[in-house]
Amino acid sequence: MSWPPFDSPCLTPATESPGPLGPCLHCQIRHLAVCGVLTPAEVQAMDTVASLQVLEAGAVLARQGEQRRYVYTVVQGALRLVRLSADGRRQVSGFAMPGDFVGLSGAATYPHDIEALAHTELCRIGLDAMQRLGVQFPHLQGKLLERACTELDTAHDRMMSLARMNPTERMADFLLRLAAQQERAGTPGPSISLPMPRADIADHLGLTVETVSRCLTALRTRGLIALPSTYRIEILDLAGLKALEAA
Amino acid sequence: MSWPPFDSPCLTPATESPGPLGPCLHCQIRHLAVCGVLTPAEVQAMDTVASLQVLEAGAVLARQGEQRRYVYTVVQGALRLVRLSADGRRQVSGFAMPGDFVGLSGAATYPHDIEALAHTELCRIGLDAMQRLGVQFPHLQGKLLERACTELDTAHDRMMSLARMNPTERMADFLLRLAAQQERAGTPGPSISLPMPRADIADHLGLTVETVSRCLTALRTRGLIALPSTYRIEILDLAGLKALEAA
DNA sequence: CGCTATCTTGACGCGAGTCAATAGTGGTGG
DNA sequence: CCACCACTATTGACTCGCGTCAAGATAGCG
Repeated sequence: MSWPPFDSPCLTPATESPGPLGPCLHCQIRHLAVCGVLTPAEVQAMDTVASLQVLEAGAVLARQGEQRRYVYTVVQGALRLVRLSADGRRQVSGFAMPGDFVGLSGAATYPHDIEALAHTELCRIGLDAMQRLGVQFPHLQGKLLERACTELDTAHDRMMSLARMNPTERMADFLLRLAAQQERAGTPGPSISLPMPRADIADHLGLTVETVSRCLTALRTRGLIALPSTYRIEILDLAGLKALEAA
Repeated sequence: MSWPPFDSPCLTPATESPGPLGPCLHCQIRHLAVCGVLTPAEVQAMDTVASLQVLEAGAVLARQGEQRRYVYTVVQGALRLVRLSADGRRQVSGFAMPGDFVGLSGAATYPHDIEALAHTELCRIGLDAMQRLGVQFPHLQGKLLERACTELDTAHDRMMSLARMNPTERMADFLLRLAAQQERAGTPGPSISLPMPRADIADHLGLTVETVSRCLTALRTRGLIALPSTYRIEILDLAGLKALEAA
């Protein structure tokens, strides 16, 4: 469904707390997360079932095929969602950034490994508890549906990208997506961060590490981007990049 | 969310009516559709806002970029969902078969053209009406969420396929998916139907028509399938195909 | 300061796209 | 009913972009 965004009944952006995570009420990223639609009173209900989980870089949160017991909201840091086929081919389904909800799946088991790209803090909720919350707060379920629909849209974008764009175009698309995402999350700025290694970008875009590297240097040579460091990128010619992506 | 399937409160499979579509209560494919979760009484509410729409083969239901006013459930026939990029590259996002819900999107405009592959009958509901129904019947919204989650899962499967599998593997995957789908829909049988032309298969799998043709003949030569007619395929070696797809 | 993992760059080959010709199929009208 | 025509599918020959393999350059870390 279209599900034009529900108005968040809680308009205070939850920035009053200094700490990274108190109880949910003071959560720094609630406005980015699905729980943003809950009233302060409703947030309390969520508080009783949510718990904070901290991961170090490289830590594995879940393995493909394991029983799904929890869903997560990323509070800080970043995750990668990785599929491995029987013969070892690797596909990075996506990256989860602060505010992202991890667990929109219809399967009983995890469809991918979930790994931390850096020090990461998560809000964890039992799957059953989350389902009960969905029944209790229909507008929360509505928000989840809205998220799922948005993710479906971007999934279709990515299919177009994987099926019909060449490596350079895919890189441009990826970088612009990342930039837009960091802008939304309140981290604008000329230079954007690439929290993942080249291999993850490659497996996300259906390329090889070598090709990713070559594409980045190509974009740099053409003056579209700068690479101040390995994990940081600067967009010099936004219009030029967009022209590539749209193709 | 996982959303293990809600139990349909309406267990009568709605096969009592002879006609292809009376009012919703007698709908032949209700058990396949999202409205399968509604009680007979609730179905009446849906009846008042739903209307039957018939398309001839090749008819265009909607164009990419148009305002989204309706959502649809396919009753009979088949649709294709097509994206065209600015420079004419084509991607078939998916095919909608009987029971499928068309309209799980977060965008205000259609993200793709919607075209009939054959004579097709649809159940049409206004977007606003559908949203009201979702609020009125939370279990309907739950079912939509479940659908969206399942579609997300298959979208991720398809990304893996597009990014990491070779043409033959993609064909095998596609054929198996189609076979499974027709089995679910109650059309089993050794021979399955390909309601779409080769060009659509190609644009669905990120290939060219020529490559699709070559892959099909390759699979036939290897004794995995037979091609009794252009729009019909028979799976001769299920295990062999699965071995390819899993790779 | 050196070790290791990651990233970059280069040389080469292959698989899928492109272009082109042939075969099949369905639909229409004589 | 058959002949013709347009469209789609198949097959073949060739090209080229991206993957593969291999060698250096960087960078992060102890």
